[in-house]
Amino acid sequence: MIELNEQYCQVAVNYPGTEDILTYKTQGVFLKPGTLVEVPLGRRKAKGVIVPFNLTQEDIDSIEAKYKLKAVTDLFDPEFALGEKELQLYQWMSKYYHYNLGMLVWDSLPKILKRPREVQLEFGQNEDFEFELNEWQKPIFETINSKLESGFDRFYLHGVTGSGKTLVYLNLIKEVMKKGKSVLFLLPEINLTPQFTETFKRFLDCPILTYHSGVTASHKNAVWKHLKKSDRPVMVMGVRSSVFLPIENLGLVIVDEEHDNSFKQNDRCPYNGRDVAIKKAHMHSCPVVMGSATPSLENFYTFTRDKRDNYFTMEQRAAGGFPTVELLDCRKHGDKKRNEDIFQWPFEQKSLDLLKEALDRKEQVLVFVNRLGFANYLQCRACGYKFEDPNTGVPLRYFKRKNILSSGHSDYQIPMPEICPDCGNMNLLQKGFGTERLQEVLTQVFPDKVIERFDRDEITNLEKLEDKLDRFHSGEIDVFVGTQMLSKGHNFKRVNLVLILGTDSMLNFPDFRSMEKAYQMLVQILGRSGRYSEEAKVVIQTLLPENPLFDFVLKHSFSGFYEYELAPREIGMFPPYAKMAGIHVSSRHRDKMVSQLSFEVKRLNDFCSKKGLEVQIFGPTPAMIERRANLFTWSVAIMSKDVNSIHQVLHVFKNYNQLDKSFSVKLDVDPYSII
DNA sequence: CCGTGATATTCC
DNA sequence: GAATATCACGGA
Repeated sequence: MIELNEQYCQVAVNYPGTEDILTYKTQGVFLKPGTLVEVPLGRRKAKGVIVPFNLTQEDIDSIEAKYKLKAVTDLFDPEFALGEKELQLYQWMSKYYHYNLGMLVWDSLPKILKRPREVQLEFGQNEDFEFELNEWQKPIFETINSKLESGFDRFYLHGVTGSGKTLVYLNLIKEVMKKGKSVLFLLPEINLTPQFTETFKRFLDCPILTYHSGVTASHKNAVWKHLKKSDRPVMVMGVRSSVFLPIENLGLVIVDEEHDNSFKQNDRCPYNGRDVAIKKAHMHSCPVVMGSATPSLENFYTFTRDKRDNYFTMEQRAAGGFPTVELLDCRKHGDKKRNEDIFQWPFEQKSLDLLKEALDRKEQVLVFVNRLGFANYLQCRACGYKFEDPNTGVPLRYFKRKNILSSGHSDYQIPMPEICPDCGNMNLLQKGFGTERLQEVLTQVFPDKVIERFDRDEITNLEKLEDKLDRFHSGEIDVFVGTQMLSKGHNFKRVNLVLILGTDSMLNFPDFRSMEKAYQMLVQILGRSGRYSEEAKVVIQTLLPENPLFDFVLKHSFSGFYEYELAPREIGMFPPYAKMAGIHVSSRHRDKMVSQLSFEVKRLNDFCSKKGLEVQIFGPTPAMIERRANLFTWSVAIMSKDVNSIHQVLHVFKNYNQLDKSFSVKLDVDPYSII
């Protein structure tokens, strides 16, 4: 007797339909769940993955009444087939993020190459550690180590920059490896991978597999195949997409810089790599260790309230001290403009004096500003005309080296104009500043010093990153002018002065997370100064010196900011006190879309009151950049204390909304921002 | 009347 | 998402 699952199979197809699992005929053989297949879809072919079969004869009959069932046409290389745990993780994500399973799987798999190039995988040198665990690192290590084999559990290392989180990680990794198990180490972004690759290559005794957008497709294929074949322990190190790697015998997951928003994917399925990693550890019954000097408010809350025993603080640096932080109030200068002020704007005289002193001491200096380019926008002095990106309405930024204007939000760019296109006046006002301007001012003030930029414009790939850092470490470069890119993770030995400009815009940003982001950024920047010295300084130029955020930063208050910031979150019912999701709808027809979306909000509210769900629904409101080209986007925010209610609302919306089919819809569970 | 481009529809 | 069907208009 032939079983039903030998005649039919269920396939998660890589296409954006609402019905994500379709039924196909097999060629008379049972197809194991996780098998990658090609299936006919309409008049073309699509990729898919076999999911566990759960249909009865009646189900088949009713499907066959509607469709003429087609047969699976091809099977892919079984080396890439998904294991049971991999498939389960994808299925969980598909449900949690309300995202099509087939699309998710095929977005996450590497491009399967027919003829991948030969790749040499790296292997650790097994050197002895440089340092022993010190008196505060050791008990933390011992506590976590004693629970390494007790199944799933979560631990948090809240440690200031330079307190030795990496050393604790390394010791834990060694212990896990001794037991013959593998480790997954996640970082928020590719820029941080080189230093960890180097560390792991020196001290571990196993293959070191790196996985991020900077490695070739052949390398990704080789990593995948190695993991499928080998049963020896491996170290897997990479960015969020590494959570999809088929690691057998997983013994530990580490999520470093847990708070970083780069763990959140924005396009396609907007998943959070950190949260998926936790789920993965759960499925593999192994522990997760998260770490940061500036935890996310969610994790701070969870660990300090519910999991104190698993929350470890490291408030001292292993070497060096904390920098003294000074606020420079920029408001005073407005009235009495001197020539030097204009010449050296936007630097305060004091900043430049300190910079000069540091350079005289043969030290290096970092200068931060959170914007690219030379000027933030251009305006005609005569008629007030503002230069805008016609696609988005965003002001155009002036990039001096490229001599162009661009908003950075679309590919629109024009050469720097000589005259106002409206009135023909030649006097164009440049407002605001970015990295290019600061670099130019400093080059004029310190003509014999090497001032370079460290931003997205300059550092476009890993080679450029490593080259810049090498040249800085060797002393060839005196000053780095950089964006947040510079604040993340790098160690600078001879930096004892850091200047911060232009953070005020972050404090005024109208998002529930803006204070948290600003705090994290400032503290991360502080961490770059004085790693190996007792006499370090950080200067923040600001127009808002009385913002309470600065008190916590100035005092190096370890958890003061978090306790302070929890209050407004509780009042506003924001995370961590509530669960959130966003609905984003885009269409060419603004008015039609907005009115239909308003109607959907009404229907969702009706649904909630009928079901007795305590859910708050806000909107629709225009997205921060409402228009991109001729596409308008509006958003709806959903909040509730009850996770399940959020999922019910999303489910109802996804499957039963009456929006025009031409609108594109994106659901964002646990959004990083609601703007 | 057709050709063109924009828009809607369907996929097991 | 991609192939296909349908629509709507301007040109001669």
